Amino acid sequence: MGLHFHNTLTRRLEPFESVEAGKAGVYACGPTIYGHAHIGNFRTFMFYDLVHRVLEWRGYEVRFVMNFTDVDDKTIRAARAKEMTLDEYTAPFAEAMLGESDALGIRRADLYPRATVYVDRMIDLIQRLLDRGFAYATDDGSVWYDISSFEAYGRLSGRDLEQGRPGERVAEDEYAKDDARDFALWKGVKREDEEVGAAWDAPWGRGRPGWHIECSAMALAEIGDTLDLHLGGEDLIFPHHEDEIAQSEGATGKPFSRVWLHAKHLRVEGEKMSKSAGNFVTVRELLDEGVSPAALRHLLLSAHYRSELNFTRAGLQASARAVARLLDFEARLLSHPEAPAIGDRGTGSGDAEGEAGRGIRDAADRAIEAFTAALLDDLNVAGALAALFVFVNEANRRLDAALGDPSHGLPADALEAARAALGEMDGVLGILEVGRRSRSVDAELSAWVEERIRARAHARADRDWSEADRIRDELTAAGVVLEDSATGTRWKKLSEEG
RNA sequence: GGCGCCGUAGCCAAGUGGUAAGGCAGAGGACUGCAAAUCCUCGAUCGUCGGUUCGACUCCGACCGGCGCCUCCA
Repeated sequence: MGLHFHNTLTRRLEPFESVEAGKAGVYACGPTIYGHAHIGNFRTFMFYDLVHRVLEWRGYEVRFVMNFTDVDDKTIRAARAKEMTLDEYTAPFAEAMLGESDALGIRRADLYPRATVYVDRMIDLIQRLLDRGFAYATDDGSVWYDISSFEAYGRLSGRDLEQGRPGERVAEDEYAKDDARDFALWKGVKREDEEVGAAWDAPWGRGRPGWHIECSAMALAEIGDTLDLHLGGEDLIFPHHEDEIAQSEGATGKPFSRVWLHAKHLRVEGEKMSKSAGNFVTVRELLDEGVSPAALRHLLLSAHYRSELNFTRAGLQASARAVARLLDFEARLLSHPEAPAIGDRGTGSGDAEGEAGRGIRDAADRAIEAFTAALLDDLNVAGALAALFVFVNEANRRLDAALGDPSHGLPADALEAARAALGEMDGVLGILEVGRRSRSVDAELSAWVEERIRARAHARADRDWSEADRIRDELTAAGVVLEDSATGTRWKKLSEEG
């Protein structure tokens, strides 16, 4: 089975077929940079990362674009409050978000367009919509999209226009649009906009772009008339993405995106996250308080993207333990002594090493098979993680068995197969990739630890247990944990996990 | 009111019309000088009630409970 996605547009599982074979143009709705991104934003960004990595893993040449919304009501309001220009105010938040993404191992997009840089494209797009009869201007210099002109309006979100309840919010509507449900393509200038530099000249009057047109303009400009995938949080289905479709297709006459994927929202300790509830968590805060980035990554990845994810401290702790298990396994696999490859010793049938080698290699093959099947099926990460952990267990068992053998070694090619499988799986999950950073040490510490371990080995050889334990305590105090085994002593640096 | 989602062991979380992956936590055991790591053993009949079926947790219905969207919130 090839790669399949649950397309919001059709509400069905569909095989993924990009416009151009082997290539994938992806547009992901990024954050509005008026503050630090919160854990919920990152649940969505982690989902983007999974899509990104899976496509690359499957061999697609990916063009991944994620925008930053830097001009809208919130950024303008916040910039005014600080008496800064829009750019002065928003730029640091974009930088911060990228830094946090890096910490969590989220792959960089190929491009991060910012709305203010694409205003010319937005104006062009609006002009085309006016020319083609999808939009109309009003006296205040605003331009509106006439949703009655776009037949497919409502298809993405599954709503029937006739069943809407026009009128309900008209009273609070300060604009002169024809229909309460028409949305702004361009907002006539206001003094507040000018104060922060959020105003541009357009043929129909000075003003600023509406939110929805920003994404249409950037996506069409940077990917093309038809995207292969458009990603976002579930809250964007309506009206944001519905409006993007209306605008883009109104202007180009072509399908805007083949597939739409939406991530469900995250909850915090079982509650909806909100500032008023006092459970508003930013990744910045979590990282500052020493939470393990790999644990955070594991937790954000642990549930299917179309399921609600509950972010809890207990869950973070559990994820930290799971990550530690993976890191310990990797260290063990890398340090395990090698014996001659199965292929170098004749048939090998009946010999213990050969059998252990075949066992671990078969386990690696089964793991990759199950892992792949899970991810190709609409990104079932939980299933993929299960395949990985089954592999960890099976491989650990083989490694244990090898220790009972005089040579302790496993065939080099079998170990290589196991390492390759682990590497392939983590290339998609990125958990070890991030976790290793927390365990990395400098040469100085490393040399000291190695010296201490040698001293302890001598003490142990002399059966001087109190000295051996004293040295181990010394290392523990430095955050170093030892693991004795028949093949020597491994050590690891513990980070604040959880 | 409209549209839609969810309810699987203490917690997190997959999944299939034929008797339930995985992670964390817990108990016991093996290994270890002691640890650490690892391994082994132990736990759920899948919200409730009906229906369809040879057989349902998986299909249908009702109900109970939780939740999302319905104009700018990932």
